[in-house]
Amino acid sequence: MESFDTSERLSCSVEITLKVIGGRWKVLILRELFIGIKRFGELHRALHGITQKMLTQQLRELEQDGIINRHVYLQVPPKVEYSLTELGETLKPILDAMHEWGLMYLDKR
Amino acid sequence: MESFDTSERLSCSVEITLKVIGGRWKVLILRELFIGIKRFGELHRALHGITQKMLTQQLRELEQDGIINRHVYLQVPPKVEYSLTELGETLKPILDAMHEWGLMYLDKR
DNA sequence: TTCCATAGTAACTTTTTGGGTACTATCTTA
DNA sequence: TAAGATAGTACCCAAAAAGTTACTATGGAA
Repeated sequence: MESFDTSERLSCSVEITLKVIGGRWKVLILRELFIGIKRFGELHRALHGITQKMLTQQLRELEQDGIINRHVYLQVPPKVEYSLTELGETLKPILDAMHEWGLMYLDKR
Repeated sequence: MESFDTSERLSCSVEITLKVIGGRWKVLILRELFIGIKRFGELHRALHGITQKMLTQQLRELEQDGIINRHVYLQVPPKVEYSLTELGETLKPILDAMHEWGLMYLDKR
């Protein structure tokens, strides 16, 4: 039983993951993108209550963290598609586990 | 391949998990408690930089969420021990997965 | 009789995060 | 020639999270 070790460095790696998926909207955005490629407007409509500013901001952060791709079509009106990178796909087991745990937690309380 | 479903409710369960383990100090506190039972002062010394107020606050939240136990010994000077509950122990796979992912992420960038 | 140790609390300030409103560019369609 | 659609940006404000400093109680040891 190693894993989730005691050293400072290792503990920080949990925090890194938390930083990448944390925040008000990121897991919701990721959920949409796990379904498939989405345009900006589709995401905007899917995430009830998010403002354009917040959506843009969260998408930029996910892009900078290498979790999603941003594909701009040079046309008017603009068309921008977002999708998961390979790295982004690797978050699935974690999000699944968190999903399961959340359900179990709700059930127990 | 179900899991990490698309419905609003299910997505929220990921957010619930995030709420329980999120924040500046909780995963660090949990790491210490996965090692074993710890007194308040031990946690305070182990978590470099945390203030007493923040430690108390985070411990109270974890306790209210059913993740940790607080055992008060009626003696002076006071002695209070913190430990994981059964529910708290079930977070291990998630924290392990986040730990692994964080390491992999650091490696790839 | 004063000091020390432990596990806190109270009141306040700073930092971070999130949100609201208004505005932009450009091609197409009516 | 004016309106509509898309994917944003700029600027400002509110709320939440985190941090700082000072303070408390109590029994035992020096």
